[in-house]
Amino acid sequence: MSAIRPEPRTRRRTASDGTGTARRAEILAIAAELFATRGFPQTTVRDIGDEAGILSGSLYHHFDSKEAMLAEILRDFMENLRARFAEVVAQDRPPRARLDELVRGSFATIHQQPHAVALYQKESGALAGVPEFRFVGQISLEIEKMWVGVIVAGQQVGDFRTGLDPELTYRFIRDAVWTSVQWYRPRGRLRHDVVADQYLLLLHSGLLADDAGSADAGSTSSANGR
Amino acid sequence: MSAIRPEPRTRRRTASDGTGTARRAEILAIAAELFATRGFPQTTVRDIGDEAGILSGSLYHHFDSKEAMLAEILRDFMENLRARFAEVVAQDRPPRARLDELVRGSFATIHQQPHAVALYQKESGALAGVPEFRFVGQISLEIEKMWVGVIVAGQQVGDFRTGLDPELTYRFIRDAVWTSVQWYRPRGRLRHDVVADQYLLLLHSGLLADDAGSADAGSTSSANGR
DNA sequence: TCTTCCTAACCTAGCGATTGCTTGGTAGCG
DNA sequence: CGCTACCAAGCAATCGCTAGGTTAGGAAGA
Repeated sequence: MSAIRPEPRTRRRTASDGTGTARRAEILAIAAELFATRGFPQTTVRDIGDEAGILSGSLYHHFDSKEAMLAEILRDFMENLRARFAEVVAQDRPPRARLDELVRGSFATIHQQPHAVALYQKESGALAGVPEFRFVGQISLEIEKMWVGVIVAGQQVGDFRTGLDPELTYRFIRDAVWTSVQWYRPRGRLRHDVVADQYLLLLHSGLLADDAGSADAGSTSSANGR
Repeated sequence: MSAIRPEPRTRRRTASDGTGTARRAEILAIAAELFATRGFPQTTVRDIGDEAGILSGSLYHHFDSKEAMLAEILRDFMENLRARFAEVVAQDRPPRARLDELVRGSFATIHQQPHAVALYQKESGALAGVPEFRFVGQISLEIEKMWVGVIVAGQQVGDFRTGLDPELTYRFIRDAVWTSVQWYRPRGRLRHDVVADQYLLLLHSGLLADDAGSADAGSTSSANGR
């Protein structure tokens, strides 16, 4: 079973410098797509093998387990994302510009790696308590802190509206932006930067018309009727 | 003649008027919670049985299959939701007020039946092509039409900003609002109507401060500073 | 009131299929 | 000759589900 493991990982990693890396990455990409579309538990190792053109048992020459494949996919994705965001928040620009960049970077990521994003959304919840996947929650928290930091800074500078809870505002933006991976199609009619533009317009200025020509235009009258 | 089974379903349904209904509903609620938290495929009939205090095989006295349990949960939820929204959009109020009501109704639903909402979000994608679950996509589409209708009406009346794609706006709101079920806790510090207030403020007027010493100042004054 | 009988609700036991994974081999290339 | 990448075959566990039996309680008939 899983008794003692004398570092097989090191040997496998060093051995995968040749063409092995290419094949390995290829299989991993196939697995990522299957995991993302069907879900991790619903994807069998036989599915992955079929798609890769090999038998399911042969997968275990490249990977320790099905779970290890998931971990590798998620780790690559999340560390990449963290680095991307860290670069943005470190910029010497006003918070408003940095938040825009975070949003645009998110849509670009959704465009570039939709499978990894969908996979994260589908499985991160179930992976919350699993020790091998602690990095998921950990990096998520780091990213949240970056975003919330920008939002708070924006409120202090006067860029952003006060009276909004920063954490709640973060969740609002995060959920609206990242859930778009569920319907966004990289080769569809809507380009990712167009979606970003529309979302940023809505996020910046809101849904209500600001011409305020008609009767109940102010922010006071009709909204809280009841 | 015991060879032919004369409509066992009808008999079962009619017979479940007594305490049977209570037990049935109880098991269904247990299943909904398990499906929502672990996911449908990851939940075994033995899990449900354990939680209900019976053996897994005994579940099949109440339900035809595990899938049938899911279908019943989702159908009850979605038809209820459709009715709720239909009532709102039929109101004789300005689009702006109706949209607010749709949003508040959504948060109220999340508060009242978080398991069903989470379940829908987790499984609706995988159920897209399954014949027995066609009603899921169908009702989803009907609901989408209601929301988009209100948004378009709001743009025509002048309530809502033009230059926003209605479908895209709908998805933005929908994803931001409904994904909150992932982190909202019915007994947590944030009440659902408080979240609704914050989200509506953000949705109405946007994130940018409207005092705006600099450029664009849309609606009028102040008033909401902490 | 007593007896009979029916039925909803559950149990016992297990079947066939599918799951992730293992073991021992082999083809082919440098 | 050695090593990478695969195949062939199958094992133990788990899955949804089934068939037939048991029990308790209430309605019905005398």
